[in-house]
Amino acid sequence: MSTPEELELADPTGRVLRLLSLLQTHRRWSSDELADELRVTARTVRRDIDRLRTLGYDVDALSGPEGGYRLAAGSHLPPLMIDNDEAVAIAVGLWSATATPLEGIEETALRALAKIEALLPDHVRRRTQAITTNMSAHRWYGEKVAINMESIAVLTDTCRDSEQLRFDYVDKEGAATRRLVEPHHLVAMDERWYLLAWDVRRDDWRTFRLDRLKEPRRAGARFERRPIPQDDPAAFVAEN
Amino acid sequence: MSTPEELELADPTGRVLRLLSLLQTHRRWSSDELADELRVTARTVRRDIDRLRTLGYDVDALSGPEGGYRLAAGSHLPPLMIDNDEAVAIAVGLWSATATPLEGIEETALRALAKIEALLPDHVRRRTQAITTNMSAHRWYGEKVAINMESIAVLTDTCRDSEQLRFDYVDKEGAATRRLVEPHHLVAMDERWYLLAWDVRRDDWRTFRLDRLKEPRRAGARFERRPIPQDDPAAFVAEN
DNA sequence: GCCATGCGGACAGAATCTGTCCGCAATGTC
DNA sequence: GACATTGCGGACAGATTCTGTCCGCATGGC
Repeated sequence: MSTPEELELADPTGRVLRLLSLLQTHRRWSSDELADELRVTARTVRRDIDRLRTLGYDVDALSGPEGGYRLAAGSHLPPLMIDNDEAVAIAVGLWSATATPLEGIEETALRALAKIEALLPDHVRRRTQAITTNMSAHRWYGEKVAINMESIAVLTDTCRDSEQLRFDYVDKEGAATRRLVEPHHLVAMDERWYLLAWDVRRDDWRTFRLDRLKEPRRAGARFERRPIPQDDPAAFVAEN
Repeated sequence: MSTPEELELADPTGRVLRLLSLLQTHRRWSSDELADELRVTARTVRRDIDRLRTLGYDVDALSGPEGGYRLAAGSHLPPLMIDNDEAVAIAVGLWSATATPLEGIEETALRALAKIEALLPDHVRRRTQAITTNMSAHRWYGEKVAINMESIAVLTDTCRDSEQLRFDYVDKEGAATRRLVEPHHLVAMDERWYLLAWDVRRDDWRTFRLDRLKEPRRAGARFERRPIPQDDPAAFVAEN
């Protein structure tokens, strides 16, 4: 947000924002240059860079002459070249995600959409905004069962890394059990979400409803992927 | 809510960025909601809002019930990071959009997702990729009815602009009619999509299934928006 | 009038921020 | 290999800020 005019803000908040926008130019800045620009010492610049990194921005640093700081590729957010159809897909996708049984998804999806919209050229943004303001996705099932997004992250990460997973599970009869599984795939079917996994103790495939699964955590051990029954996770889940 | 790991930022810098990101959704937030979200008191929220204003952001505030804060339209934002939860929402949203009854949505949504992924920092991209490669969205009712994305664009655009719309429609009995309507809202309900509109010739509200609607085109004339029956498009559509 | 909301002053203790000084590490040049 | 330039980060102390609390006021809808 440049704050081209004043350096009114002596506090870190404004300075870090300003630092971000300096880095945005994508040239290399030495800490001295930045220090000069921001009216603080180089030490403080290093601390601010550190703040940005803590906040998730990927700041490149190089030693030596010709060194300095730069936003890593991927952090510098060029305007997205998104065509009309893609804009529709994004708006529809994120909008209907709000009708998905994930805890806190409404706000989160809207926030994500807003951030993406900010990168779109005007005419495309008008398109996505037309969709989000004139469309509603309707949930036909009861209350939202809480599946927390962090859980999704753990589940998909362990699938990706072929890493065993532990969790507590409450089955149809209401019995609570502790499971150790080899997670293979997630399936979203209608309003329910399932995990398809090999149950280590039962030595067989099982499907688990995500809303009955508590506190998934990585178990550490790696496993060998097995061929999925029928070669089709969805089909297997459908038959239970 | 959100990622637990962001409790790391107790200092104003991160909090203000996060506040911006919350306000970016363009909904109204009361100071209590914000206070709750940011884990500080309402007084501090006021101070943070004040900081934003000092930094040049135009934050709207309204007193009274229904009051709260909102980012004024047109404030342009610095590139905000997409956090882990938002990454999950994006991946899940676009991925499950592929199970939506839109013609050509699969490739389009995946293309859009790829473009967005290209902008994400590595650790976040790993997250979205884990989701898309280890999850599938499945709709088991019927074949996909073709609704083309261009139609969605025309429909939402005319809703936005309060512009009359023409199309050919095939009703339940299979009778083909030509319609002239004032489009008000789109509703996605289960696997079907509907347009809620005022039918000019029949002088009453009607809902139209998008997959039975052919060649929608702008009719040119503007119209006055009418209050939507029951104040709730989804409810009206549900009763047909 | 009543309620929910925003606004902002005052204050004190806790937390932080900054500049300074230092030695180390990495990278490119001579 | 020496040297220069740049980034990294610990330690410290004093200055600054930040936060929560408490308060009364203003505004807008019912």
